[in-house]
Amino acid sequence: MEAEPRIIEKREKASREDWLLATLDVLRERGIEGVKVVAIARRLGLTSGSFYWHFRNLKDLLDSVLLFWEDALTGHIIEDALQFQGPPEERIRHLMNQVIREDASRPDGAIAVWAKSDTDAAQCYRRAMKRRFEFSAWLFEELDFAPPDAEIRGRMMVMTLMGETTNNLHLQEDWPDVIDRHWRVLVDK
Amino acid sequence: MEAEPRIIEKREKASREDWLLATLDVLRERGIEGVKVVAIARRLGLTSGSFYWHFRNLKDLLDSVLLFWEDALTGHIIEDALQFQGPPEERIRHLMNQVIREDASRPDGAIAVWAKSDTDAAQCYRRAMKRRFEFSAWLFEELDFAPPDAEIRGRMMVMTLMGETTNNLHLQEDWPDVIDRHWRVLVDK
DNA sequence: TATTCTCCGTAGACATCTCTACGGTAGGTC
DNA sequence: GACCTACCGTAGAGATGTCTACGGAGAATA
Repeated sequence: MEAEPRIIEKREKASREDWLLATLDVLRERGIEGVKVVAIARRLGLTSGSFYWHFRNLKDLLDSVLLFWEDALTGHIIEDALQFQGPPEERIRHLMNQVIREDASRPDGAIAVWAKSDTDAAQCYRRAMKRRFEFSAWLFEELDFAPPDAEIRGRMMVMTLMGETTNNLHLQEDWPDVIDRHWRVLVDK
Repeated sequence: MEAEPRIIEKREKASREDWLLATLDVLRERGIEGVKVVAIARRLGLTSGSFYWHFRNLKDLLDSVLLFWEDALTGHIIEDALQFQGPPEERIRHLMNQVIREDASRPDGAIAVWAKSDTDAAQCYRRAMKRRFEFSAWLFEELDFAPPDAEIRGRMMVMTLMGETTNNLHLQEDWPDVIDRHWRVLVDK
């Protein structure tokens, strides 16, 4: 049984970014094949006529979505962690909590599936994952784990967070506790 | 740029199970919204006329896919681990390798996305995850981890494997080494 | 040989989706 | 007040998808 496609919002003028954010929602909930102009328009309370004012076509939108995901949604987690003031293990915990806190808007799972049948998405996905792995390894090196160990612990943190995101951990009321216990295993020497 | 939808196989009579397996492939590669009668038929070298002999409609097929995934693809990993003869930590390693070895046919990521917009898929997904968590916790209890610790390590193993599956680890030539290093962190006291 | 069962193709009604063409409206500008 | 810009709706062509109706082929059976 399919869930209802969400209430239509009040009719207002939408910017290109409004369309982009609405697309991220649809992408997260229905997957790439569910990203249809009419579906996004319905969510915004608009019609396809508006869409084609902001975007050349559907591919134009999808390209923008990929770039936005890679730059903003991956990058700002890293920048946030870099600006964190405190001991290395607390920075890791901060990052893990940050990811889950944003879970509701992360389309990572849908993009991973998308990458299985689209070469552009696959390239973007690989770049983003490489960046995550390298940064995560660095985080654990700062904790004085030797490079090979830091690398696998960083990778395991990324995978655990992706798994929990896919799993909708943020809907579980005790998610901070779950994250805390993941964290303890990862930073334990 | 979308990848080509795969070469059509030789025309032959197909069983209900053939349709089911082909559907799993499409589901894994394109997501639930990409599961279309014509798309699966094209993959089998058949037409929709054949489909409606085996299934009442598309929902009939999707229900079967969910059951098959939950029973066969989740259950047989567990049964395989239960029959494993050897020390507890080797059983865990065996299971982890088994999951990645079957990566190419696992639609877990697509089903997780599916579960975000479909209540039937969500129920099935939750049942399967519960079963995985409980079994994985038991695996680590057998390794003499205290229940709360065994629980989080089991959960982390499931999440790591789901992440690596989503990430197509099996396409990486050094995947046994990656799994081995994950394993070492998880079973380390 | 005649019949039956199993499986499949084709044609077509109907729905949904992409994209173009074009007309309309509201707010700011000269 | 006339004009312009930004944004949106509608109508419709063409593609794609679901599902029904029906007819046909091949293997098994009588």
